[in-house]
Amino acid sequence: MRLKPGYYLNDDVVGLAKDLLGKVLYTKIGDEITAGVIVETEAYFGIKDKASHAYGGRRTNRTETMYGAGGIAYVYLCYGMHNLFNVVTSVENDPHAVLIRGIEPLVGIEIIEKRRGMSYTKGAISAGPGSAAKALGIDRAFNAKSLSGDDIWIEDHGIRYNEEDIAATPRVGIAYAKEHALLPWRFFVKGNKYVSKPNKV
DNA sequence: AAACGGATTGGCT
DNA sequence: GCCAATCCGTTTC
Repeated sequence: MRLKPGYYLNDDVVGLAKDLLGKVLYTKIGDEITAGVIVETEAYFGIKDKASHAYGGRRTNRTETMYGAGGIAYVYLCYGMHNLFNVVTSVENDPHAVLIRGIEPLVGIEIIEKRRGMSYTKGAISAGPGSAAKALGIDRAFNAKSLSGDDIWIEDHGIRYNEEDIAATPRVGIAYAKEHALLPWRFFVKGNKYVSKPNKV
């Protein structure tokens, strides 16, 4: 069953990042439907988070998407070549977001393999935020799209993880965020093959 | 108008 | 495990 629009309005972005583990992210591009189980996320805590693009209330054409009401996609280009997909959460003008860093392929495996040029048996096919987005065909055309529409959405398939199967560690690649770099706001399913490389606890 | 740097990946050792 | 590739958005002149 599909997550309801109200799910994304929760202002506890760290709790949501953890809760999104096990949910299933779908995309539909033309007549190609693909989906994967979310196995790795990171929380970005709005204007108070030095690692967030919206730190200090920064509003630019790029970050404007994050200021929208929760339940839309925020896609941006990193290092000039990778599309990174975030779920915007909380209410309007509260720019929280959850970065999806890893998915386990579930639907449309052949399409995912074609997009990535490798077999789904390799964890690298969809581990890491750039790879996960590419596996599902997500690019900047998805920026600001509703997660309650027919292009991209998230379903709850009843997958639940025990507390001891979820790891919480510092986030990746944000050393510049100083003291906020150490907050344990990265969550992933322990032992899952589709978790990105820094997978030590 | 131009320079700077990044929420990374993947190919090579 | 290490390190080069790559280019847009932001900042600065």
